[in-house]
Amino acid sequence: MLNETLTAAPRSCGDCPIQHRAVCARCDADELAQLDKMKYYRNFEAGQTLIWAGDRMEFVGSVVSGIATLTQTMEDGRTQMVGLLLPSDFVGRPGRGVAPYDVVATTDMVMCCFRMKPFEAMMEATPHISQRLLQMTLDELDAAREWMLVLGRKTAREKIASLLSIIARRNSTLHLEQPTGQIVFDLPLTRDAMADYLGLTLETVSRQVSALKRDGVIELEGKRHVTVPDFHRLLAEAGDDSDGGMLV
Amino acid sequence: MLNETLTAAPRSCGDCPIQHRAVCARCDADELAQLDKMKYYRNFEAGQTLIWAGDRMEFVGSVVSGIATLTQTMEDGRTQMVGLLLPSDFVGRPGRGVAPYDVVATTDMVMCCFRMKPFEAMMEATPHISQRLLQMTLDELDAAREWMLVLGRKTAREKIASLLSIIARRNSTLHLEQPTGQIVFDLPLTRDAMADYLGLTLETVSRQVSALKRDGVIELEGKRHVTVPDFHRLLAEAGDDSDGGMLV
DNA sequence: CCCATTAATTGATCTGCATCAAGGTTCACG
DNA sequence: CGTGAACCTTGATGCAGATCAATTAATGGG
Repeated sequence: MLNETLTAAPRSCGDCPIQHRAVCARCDADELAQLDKMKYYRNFEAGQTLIWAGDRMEFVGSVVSGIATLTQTMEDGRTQMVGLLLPSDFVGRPGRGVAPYDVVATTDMVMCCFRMKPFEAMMEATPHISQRLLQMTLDELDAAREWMLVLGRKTAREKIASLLSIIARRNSTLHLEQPTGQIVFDLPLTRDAMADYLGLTLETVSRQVSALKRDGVIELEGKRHVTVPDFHRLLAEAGDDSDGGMLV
Repeated sequence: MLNETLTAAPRSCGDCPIQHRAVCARCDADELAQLDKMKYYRNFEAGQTLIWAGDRMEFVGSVVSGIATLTQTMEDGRTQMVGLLLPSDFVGRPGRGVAPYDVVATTDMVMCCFRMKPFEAMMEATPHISQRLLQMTLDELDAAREWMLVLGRKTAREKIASLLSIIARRNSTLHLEQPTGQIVFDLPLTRDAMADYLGLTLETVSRQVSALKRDGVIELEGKRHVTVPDFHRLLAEAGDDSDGGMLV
């Protein structure tokens, strides 16, 4: 399956590739029209920082296409990724003035942005939006808790396998398939970003990726293109429950 | 300050110690009356498991008094705490049939439980509840992300200092004070639970607590009673920003 | 009051990952 | 085509924290 990434903003909400999964998913035509008045599209280039931690937040919004990361930094420079934002994910928090994390584009991106004030006002008035946002936030909280187990208790090899299976899973749910048997995808992250995600160094990431390749758990073509011949094997390497009970 | 824990259910919502912070915080008298019909109080003893991962969820609810933990377990027995539930925190997810984590009481507890079905129905109809729950969930997500930094990037000593400062902070916000200068509190967790929280072993926890005591960062009376002579020193040990910018 | 049980401390040793260091690949651009 | 920059891999070594093991408080029940 080819990666026909959307590089331009959709013409209207009806054309929007994330219309069924974004914050606006439960909105009716009327509500979409209201949102339309406070929204604007923005493009970002790979590597660009959308928002700096500590900055005043000017908008909230949805990732339409592309990928971004949420990262926390300590004074001495140590960093930890705390969120991976894929299409349909929501950025920003209504009612918060200052961004707590850096948001960085790892690929070219399109965002659907809403001006803060009117969006907040609409949230008060329109249950559909806060209800949908609640669902999405609860899902994110689940993901964060899964991630905490990975960070706190898994070995480097298990961490890598976990990350790969998460990406594989997200990719296939995006394409509405069950992840079984052989899976193929492109890594959206550099080794360095993977290390940031998993609380490792990039050297360890590189070594463990090589080890998984050597052991036949994955196949690599170039540095980014991954083939997983047996998804259950990968899950087992991740230390996850053998019968891959889908949570999402 | 003494720990006058509530050991019995409040007589009515007006007496409820968490009325201003719980899911129901924004509800008016009418809505409280509605909630009253679907709620019941339950007591749990220290050590008791409220909910087993994989079990059918029968209720959602609020912690009225006492403390519980949310824990994830791997097949081989490794465990990671993924949530620490204090008074006013919400347990369970509307619309979810099966519990994803173990919920265990670490002290005697009182919970204000709502039957699932009617609560879900009310959430659909009453924006106040889902709006409040959204706020609370966003706060929890922030806490989870802070926690991810701790798990992924901090040293054992920093982890312990971080946990102590989190508890100190929560304790003092509960008593509506600014955490400054000297702070005194009781640890609500065993060394083992602390290890589970921080992704360490209990031996390492014990050693690092002793080290912080030896270095005068904390004073101990017994195993649980902690005095922090200088809160900023503790924050510095935690690797946190020196000017303790309050997020909560 | 004593004994059993659970929680915590402390020590000795081992190991997984970090750290330091040196190439190797890929790709854009002059 | 050659050069630099970004990214990745691999090797050698060191150390923080895990593991294994023994001892010492606390706690509660008969």
